[in-house]
Amino acid sequence: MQNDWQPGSMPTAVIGQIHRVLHKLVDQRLRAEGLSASQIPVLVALRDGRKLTQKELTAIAGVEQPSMAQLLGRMEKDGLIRREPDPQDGRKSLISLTEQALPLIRTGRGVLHHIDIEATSGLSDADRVELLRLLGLIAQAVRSDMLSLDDGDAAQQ
Amino acid sequence: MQNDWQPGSMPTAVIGQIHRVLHKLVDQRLRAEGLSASQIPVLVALRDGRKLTQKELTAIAGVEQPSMAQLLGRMEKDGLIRREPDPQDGRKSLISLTEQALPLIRTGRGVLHHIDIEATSGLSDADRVELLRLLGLIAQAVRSDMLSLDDGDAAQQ
DNA sequence: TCATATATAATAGGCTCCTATATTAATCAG
DNA sequence: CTGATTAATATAGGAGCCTATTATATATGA
Repeated sequence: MQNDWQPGSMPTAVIGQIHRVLHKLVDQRLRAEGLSASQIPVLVALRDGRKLTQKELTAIAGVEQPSMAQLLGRMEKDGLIRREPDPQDGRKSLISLTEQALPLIRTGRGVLHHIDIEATSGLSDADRVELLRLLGLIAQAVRSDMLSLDDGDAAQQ
Repeated sequence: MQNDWQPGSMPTAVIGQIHRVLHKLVDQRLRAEGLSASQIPVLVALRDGRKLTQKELTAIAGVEQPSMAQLLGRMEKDGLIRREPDPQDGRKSLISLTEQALPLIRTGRGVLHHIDIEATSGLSDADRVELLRLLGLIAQAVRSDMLSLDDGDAAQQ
């Protein structure tokens, strides 16, 4: 009974499947350039010599604080970013890009943009707009689901 | 220049964002039942006393072989599955569910179905159909991108 | 002022995925 | 029948995400 297990008809399952294939493709292309997908938001956020705290980068990337701490640890080890203590507040450190990281911003954005074009090559302009609208509705519903479970911590975002 | 960094207008980026929030929500709900998201396809595939090889489960779940090996290792440790040598072929082992895992199939499917309903609560039936069509187009494009890079190994799927 | 509360970051530990490589069993060629 | 190839699984190691906890610095309040 209940043999109607068809993940192909569940939008959330399909999104997960596409995400995995997409992520694999993105990682392959970025790895060839010495980058990884999670680094791109950090590189972009720190463009033009910007100095941000870990907390700010955490919010931008939309991950939890320890995830960002680990990512920054790897990026520092790879010589992509630098941390300096904030003279105003001893708890913070200000994060900025190294010279080495500068050319990678364009590269990374280019790869992502290119893959986005490829992935949506079968869609018309109207299709793209419609897709973004539908995904937006789902994002909204899921976010409100999450908030109703949280202890108010995320309610500030 | 090129300050038009708007991940919100890139379908692939939006899919990634939704996936992460969705995955977090699914994991929270499943963890309360002693389950995790990656286990569901395995539980469902092994329903009704089915015995499958690791390779078959790998294809069903759509992950790489070492990922499935690790998952099965954890599930075996947790007493959810059992491995027995295939008498026909010494390389294979046949995997099946334990008694303990049986009631979890319904639970897991229920959680996923419930979240899918919640996530798409803002969509009309027509919206859902349209969303699946658009996601299908993307899946197709991405898959063909992947295949053109592979060494023919995945061409059999 | 001093104790408590809050904010930021680091650490510990686990899951899920990946690539690359090793192991073992079966098959196939000569 | 034996050596080479193929097939199934296991192992090693790393990225990236999470929750939970700890360490440290700042702010707050009696």
